[in-house]
Amino acid sequence: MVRVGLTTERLVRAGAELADEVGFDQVTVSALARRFDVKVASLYSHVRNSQDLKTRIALLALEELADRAATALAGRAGKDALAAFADVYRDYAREHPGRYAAAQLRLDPETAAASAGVRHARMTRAVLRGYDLTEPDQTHAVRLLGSVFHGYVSLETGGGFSHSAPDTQETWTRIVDALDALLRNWPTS
Amino acid sequence: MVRVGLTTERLVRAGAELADEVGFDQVTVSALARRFDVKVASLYSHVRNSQDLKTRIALLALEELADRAATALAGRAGKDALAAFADVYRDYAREHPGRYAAAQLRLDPETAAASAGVRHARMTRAVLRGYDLTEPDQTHAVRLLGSVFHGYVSLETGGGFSHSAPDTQETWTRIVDALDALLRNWPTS
DNA sequence: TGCATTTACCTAAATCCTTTAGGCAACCTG
DNA sequence: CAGGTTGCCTAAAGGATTTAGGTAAATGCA
Repeated sequence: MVRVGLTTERLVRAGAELADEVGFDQVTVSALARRFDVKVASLYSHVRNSQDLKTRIALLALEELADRAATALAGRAGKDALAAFADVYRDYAREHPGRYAAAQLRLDPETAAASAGVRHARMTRAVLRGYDLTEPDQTHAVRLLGSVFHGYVSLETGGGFSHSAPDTQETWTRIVDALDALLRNWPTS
Repeated sequence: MVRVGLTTERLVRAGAELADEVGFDQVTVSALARRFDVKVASLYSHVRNSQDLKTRIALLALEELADRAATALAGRAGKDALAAFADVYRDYAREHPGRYAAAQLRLDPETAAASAGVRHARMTRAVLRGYDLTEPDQTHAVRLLGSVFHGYVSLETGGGFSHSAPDTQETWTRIVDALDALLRNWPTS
């Protein structure tokens, strides 16, 4: 019996790679076992079940996304920060479509509260420091930004914009411009 | 042997209901057979396979969404039309979460081109008739609207906004206001 | 160094979902 | 009512998930 050296950590990382290659919903305990050339049952010492594996991949993705956002925001403010933050979403989803899909997994409240999603939410607020918004408008704006970025990225990676001109890079730039204009000139009720 | 009266149509509708009750990814041929109290194999005369079933549910959802949008837009223009169109998304997703998830299923290009998604896209353009936008800005705006509505709705139904005040209805109204302001005052490059 | 414990991986088996093949009984048509 | 057609069946194979229980390797400790 040769030991491969399985750990939860390694399984989750390999699971994330698998997700990027074949899609998040194609990630199964069996596929992962095949990748390590190991029997399926062996994984169940490291991972509770299939759902647990997927949740861990989601948490990894949220971590990575938050890390990238933190890096992108360091030393930037205003529109610069907005654009950099937006690009983090888009680039991550393009480089790691499976992980990005994983990050959308619905987590139960406690898990979500303990995840890097919270950190990410704080950074969205940080982006808005460059604009003159007070509560509750700031919260509305946070939700708008989340909606636009997530919505755009998931439509684009889902092929929603693929058929038509003009190209998506141009649209992306213009959307960021538009959001900047909107935030500088937020309509009051 | 009592015949239940299965047809593709009935299966798809029941599948859509099932999706709303237990989630789109819990829709399986087995679960559907159970619901009709019929053996699994019997469904395969009406539906090619599991993927086919899901695709048909997605197409149904797209039809329904487009129908609602058409009704909502009739006799409305400008901000009125924008708000009504936005509400179609949100209401549909709330009333039929499983179907809404189905509508996000990635379709192959030909299927997508033949779907009601095309009709829906045309209606998004119709909403913009109330604003003074020419190509390519109109396309950018179409993509922005799609992103915001889809993004917001999927974050909200995914529980993304659930923890915090202010309430989501207020945010939704303010986002529609903000989009209206933005479209009336679209920044030119 | 030798033994005990823990850890990593195994076999085996139950359950469930998907899909195909082939068959019979119920319905529709003429 | 004889004919074909259709709706549902049984049977069976392949795969994924999960648990229980076992053995060999690594590790801790005397």
